[in-house]
Amino acid sequence: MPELPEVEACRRDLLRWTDGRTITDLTVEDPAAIRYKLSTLTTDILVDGGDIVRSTVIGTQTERIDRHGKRLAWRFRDRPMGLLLFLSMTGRWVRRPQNEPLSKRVRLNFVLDDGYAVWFEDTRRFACVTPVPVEDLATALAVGHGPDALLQPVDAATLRERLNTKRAIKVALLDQTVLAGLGNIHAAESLFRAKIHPDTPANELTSAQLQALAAAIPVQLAPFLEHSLGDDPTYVNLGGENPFSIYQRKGEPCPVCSTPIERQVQAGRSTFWCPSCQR
DNA sequence: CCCTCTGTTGGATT
DNA sequence: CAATCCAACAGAGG
Repeated sequence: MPELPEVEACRRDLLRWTDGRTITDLTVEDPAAIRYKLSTLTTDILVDGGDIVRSTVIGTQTERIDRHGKRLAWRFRDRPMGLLLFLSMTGRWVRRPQNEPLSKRVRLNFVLDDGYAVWFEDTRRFACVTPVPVEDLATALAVGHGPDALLQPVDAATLRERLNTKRAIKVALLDQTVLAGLGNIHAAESLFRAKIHPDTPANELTSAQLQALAAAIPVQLAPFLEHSLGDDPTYVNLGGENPFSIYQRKGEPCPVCSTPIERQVQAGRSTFWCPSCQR
């Protein structure tokens, strides 16, 4: 599901569900969910990954969970290995009573000592879990990534340095090496807030535009951090009205100026924008 | 029922 | 660089 806010919600959920609990068992329902590096490629499936993950988590407790961009690093008390988590499009973590039959989307089933289990579910099977030695975990968490969009907010000058490319700004914002955490929705919504046309070459943004964008990103993300304290990742944007200003609103009036919202495809992904507000 | 299109991700290829 | 395809699956629409 994730962009940065959903991954942060996942982090908090996992902490809350496992804090002080011992993991008594782990069943691997889909060995392909365990990869030797965070990747959507099935060629990265880790042989014997199930054994490694089981020995990493069974009999211990959560020590800490860190996030960088859309990745999580899960550490366990007195264990030499930790787990990197990547949700891709459809990965999600939920809490269920132990006696509840597994859904067909369950890839990993963490059994706790409180009568509950934590399931790693993933329909499309692009998500994965990667065991990593704890001494390498912090590096692996952020490798190939720019600053976290929320934990290390960038100013206009930093943005200018990192956006030194002719690529369209919308496409550049999806590049995690530029800035970590934005995805297709919040990249477009941030540009709408900053009144920047998604086709603008990134290195042609004016200082005023860079400043507006740097300010818009945290403002865009922050409200979506709120989530319920239940057993499901009930994110702000699940179940109900479309909470976005422009996303999936082609043809609808812009909330600011009533001009119909447009849609185009950039780098294989939908971009929505207001042709009047964003120039 | 079938077919096509779409998709909150990221990597490889052309 | 940029566009395209790919991984594997579900849901919507024609």
